[in-house]
Amino acid sequence: MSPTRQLQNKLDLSYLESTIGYAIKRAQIAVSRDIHGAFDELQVTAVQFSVLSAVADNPGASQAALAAALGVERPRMVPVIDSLEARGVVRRVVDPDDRRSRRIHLTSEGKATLDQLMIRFEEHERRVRSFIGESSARSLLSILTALAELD
Amino acid sequence: MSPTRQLQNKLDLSYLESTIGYAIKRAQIAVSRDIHGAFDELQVTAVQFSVLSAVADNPGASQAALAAALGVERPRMVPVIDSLEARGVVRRVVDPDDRRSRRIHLTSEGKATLDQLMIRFEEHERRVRSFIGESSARSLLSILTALAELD
DNA sequence: TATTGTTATACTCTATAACTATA
DNA sequence: TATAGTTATAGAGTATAACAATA
Repeated sequence: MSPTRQLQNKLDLSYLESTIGYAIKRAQIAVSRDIHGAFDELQVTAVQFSVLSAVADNPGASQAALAAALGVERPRMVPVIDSLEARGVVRRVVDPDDRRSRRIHLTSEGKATLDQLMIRFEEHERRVRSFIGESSARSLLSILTALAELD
Repeated sequence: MSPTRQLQNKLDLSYLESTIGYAIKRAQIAVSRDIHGAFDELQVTAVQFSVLSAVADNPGASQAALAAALGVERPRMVPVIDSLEARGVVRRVVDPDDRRSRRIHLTSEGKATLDQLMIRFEEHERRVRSFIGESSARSLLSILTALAELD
């Protein structure tokens, strides 16, 4: 193979690999794949899990508050809650003080489902942390949290 | 407001925020938004930039090799190269030794475009690195690169 | 048989605009 | 008028299957 013409399969990506943007995208895909693997037996997506977890910690949160907190658009919340409600894990409750608003609550089945999901998710989290080492994991979380505030 | 019912807008997401999965997703969105902002004047997406950069470093790489290296599906590569070719920044050249294969080359206009993009991208990279600090940036890149290898 | 580029399909996500019902 | 939930739509990304040309 010639050194100037690229005839081989393996490409030189050393420039892209030296950038934060490429590295974070690649790592995010790997982590996301691991989460999917942890949840797919229970047929739950990462977004559904984040809603269940947020509702568990904030019972009665409105759809708008959940959307704003989780960083998804309000319209996107509708089918997500629809599927969770169809599955019987959350309930929409019309707020008597503001009948435009639906407050979201976990059902007892939802609590049981979340317990199962938490077991899988904690396994995933331990897998990630032991893969990179606990000290790196703590650094990573701290730097990522700062980076998320980039304007 | 009651302490048990969630009537306010700001939710407690302390659990999700303590996880690598949530933090990396949030940070990736912030970085991606910054890259988009850097490129949108030139009407180029992050994927288009990654292809141009990979072709610059690997002239004559095939579509299949680019797809494999950049971690996108082969069919996804077709419209990406289509738009870059329609724009006149890359050329598809049928390989005379294997006429199934199209080797991708930057045009001279493509080289000029990539030069402009590199200026913007380097500004973005400096912005990210100075936002978190150069020492954190080096740690971050190293940990993310390791994490991307998670099975 | 296997592979490259391609087409087609379906599903998800993202982003907007606009509607309804309420306030 | 403004907001919550919803509907609708369009664009982008992801994942597969399959086909034609070629190996």
